[in-house]
Amino acid sequence: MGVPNAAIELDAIDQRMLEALARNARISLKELAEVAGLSSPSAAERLRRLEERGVIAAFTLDIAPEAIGYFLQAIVRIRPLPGQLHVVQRLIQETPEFIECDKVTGEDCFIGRLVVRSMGDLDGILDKITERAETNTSMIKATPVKRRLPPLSR
Amino acid sequence: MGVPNAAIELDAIDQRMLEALARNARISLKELAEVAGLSSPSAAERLRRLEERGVIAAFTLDIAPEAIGYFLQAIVRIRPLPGQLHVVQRLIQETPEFIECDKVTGEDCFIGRLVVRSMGDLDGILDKITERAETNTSMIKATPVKRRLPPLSR
DNA sequence: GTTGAAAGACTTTAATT
DNA sequence: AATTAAAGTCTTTCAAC
Repeated sequence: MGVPNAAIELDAIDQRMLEALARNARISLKELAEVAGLSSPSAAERLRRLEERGVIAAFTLDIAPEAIGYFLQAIVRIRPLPGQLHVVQRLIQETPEFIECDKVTGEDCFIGRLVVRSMGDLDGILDKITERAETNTSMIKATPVKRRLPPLSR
Repeated sequence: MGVPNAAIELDAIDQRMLEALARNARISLKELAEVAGLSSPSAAERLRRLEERGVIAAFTLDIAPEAIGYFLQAIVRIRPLPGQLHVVQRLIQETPEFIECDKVTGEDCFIGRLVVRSMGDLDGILDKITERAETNTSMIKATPVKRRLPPLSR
């Protein structure tokens, strides 16, 4: 079921390939092979195995939210009222401005990230949630660490 | 200075292309053209312009942290002690287990996400931060919303 | 698990609408 | 902005180590 219950070891070549793909997932196999110090067929085979072993979850796209009008981002902590957990979870999932949400231990139950075009839009979204949960909202002012890979070796 | 201060409009073709790339950033131009209902050269030109206009920030890689031994993820809220803001920010940036960190309004100053192999590792990382900040840690139990694109049309 | 060589597939250019 | 056709480049297969 999914990922085996033991850490996969990545050698130096795997690490270089993953770092190159994290910088640009659309780089050609030829470039990837150069980075890795391998021939193209070997690089293709390595890549196939990294996917097969479940190390690579996805090749994906980062868009710039502000380029398409989402000038504000917020992190919202959400503590559903008794009996409202599932309804709140569904509400979050069905609100497309939530671009990420985790279920966590502790006082808060959910911690979500959302993008909005205006404070008015944020207010509208939070009003709906506040009917069924306590919320605590922090506006994002800066991002000192942009999404990055975890350490690939111990 | 990066992105223009006005929202770029995305037509239906741009939207289909971005959705396809979010599902698989390594899809070929040929497939992308099929999704978009265009010829390959047109799809290539559209893609070039989406990058040029700053809508596409990056093509990137999602790895599965648990596949390489990071079985635990946490969200940590961090409130530096007076005078310690910059030191704390640097500490976070230099701790590679922090795979993401935002600077926010409100009581907390930073909200970070980190991956660890064990509770012992988490304890070691938090001990260092706790010398200079109050922290509040929530372990991630589930992820009801995996990173996804914001709405691409209004 | 890797390589080099060849066949096949994709991408890019350029002329055109 | 889009298309087709052709040239160029990359990817994949396969025999060999």
